[in-house]
Amino acid sequence: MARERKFSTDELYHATKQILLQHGYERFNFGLLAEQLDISRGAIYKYFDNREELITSYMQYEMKFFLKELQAIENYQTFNEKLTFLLDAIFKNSTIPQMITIGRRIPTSGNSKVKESIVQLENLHIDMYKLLQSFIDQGRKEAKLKESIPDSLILGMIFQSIMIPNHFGIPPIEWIQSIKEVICHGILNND
Amino acid sequence: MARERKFSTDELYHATKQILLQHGYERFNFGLLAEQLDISRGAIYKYFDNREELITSYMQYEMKFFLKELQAIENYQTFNEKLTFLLDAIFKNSTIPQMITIGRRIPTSGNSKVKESIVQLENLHIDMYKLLQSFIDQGRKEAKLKESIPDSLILGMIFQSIMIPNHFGIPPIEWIQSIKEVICHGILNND
DNA sequence: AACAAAAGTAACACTTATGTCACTTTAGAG
DNA sequence: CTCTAAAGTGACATAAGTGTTACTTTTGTT
Repeated sequence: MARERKFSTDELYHATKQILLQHGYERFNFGLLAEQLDISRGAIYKYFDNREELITSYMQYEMKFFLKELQAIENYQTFNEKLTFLLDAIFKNSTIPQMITIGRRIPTSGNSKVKESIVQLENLHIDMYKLLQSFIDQGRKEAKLKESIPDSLILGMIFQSIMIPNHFGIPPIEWIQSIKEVICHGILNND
Repeated sequence: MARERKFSTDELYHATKQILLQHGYERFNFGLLAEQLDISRGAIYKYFDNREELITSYMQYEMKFFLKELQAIENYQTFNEKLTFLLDAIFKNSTIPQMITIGRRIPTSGNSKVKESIVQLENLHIDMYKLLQSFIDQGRKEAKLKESIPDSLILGMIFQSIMIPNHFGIPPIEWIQSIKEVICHGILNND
């Protein structure tokens, strides 16, 4: 009953991601996106009213995907196994922390549709936090984690460490292994 | 021999910083800056040809100030004292890591004046790196630092940890103390 | 007082992005 | 084959930022 679409939502989200990573949030615009997808700018407005709505929708999509992957943390029993899994998962999705930082820059617009979308995105963040909170709780229960370190710092360390620029191109396996070591036991020798 | 200036370069840099922190690099514009300083937009062009030139100049200014403060690291003898000093210094200037990240987003423009300014800024980064390198070298010499952890990760950890958002408003003294603990000895108990 | 020179202004032309709308294209239902 | 509705287009008015320039204001010097 209708004409065939020239681009799927997945393709649109993929292009959105590329542009966000290359140009950053503020320089993202529908012209760039249309060009990337080889369609007219107007076509995008058939699906999204504006930039904020598109980007928050995309972030929800990305976040849901990541959350689904994170769920698998429950397949692991011990705290140590879970920690290793978590770091690997974040590394595999290393754009996620970047996206979260970009997400923080979206202005809480007057548009109510966008507001709604931001609320939903925040809910996904909370879901993620809950998932990770139970991981932390386990670490506390098993007395693996130092009591003095706040939960938010533990999670912050894990998420933020992924964004440390690897200027000297250390091989990823080495790099992530070192990050794991620092997060678990610090940079100092203990003798 | 000339009319009195309505704004000093320091005031201009201060306003620049505020706007960069509030609105981010991409939304920084001369209109906003002029409004903040209660002058006309055109006046700024008497001193800076464009946004990139102003921002790179400002970053040089900020970086020089920070470097000067960092020099004091040489007043401390032991590696541990130096580490404490370094973390405190970065915390006191917690906008510096943010500014460095913003700096990375400045497009390597065609304008040769801007290129020159970016080169100078990079040189300041190198100066900072050298200063910190000798600190790392001392840690290695004293066998304080784990051999397996790359230099760039140690510095990256220190710089990046400052940018972990303190969502739950943990008191700064506690927060920084915890960061120190994690960087030095990790999040895990060692028993 | 007349001037030179720097500081500041305001208007202009230009560029880039936005959101809308009347229009065309296309594929399936009847 | 024809009609319909969704998909897509291109032009338009609007908005915001850029960089330039002719102009005015101010101040110290002669």
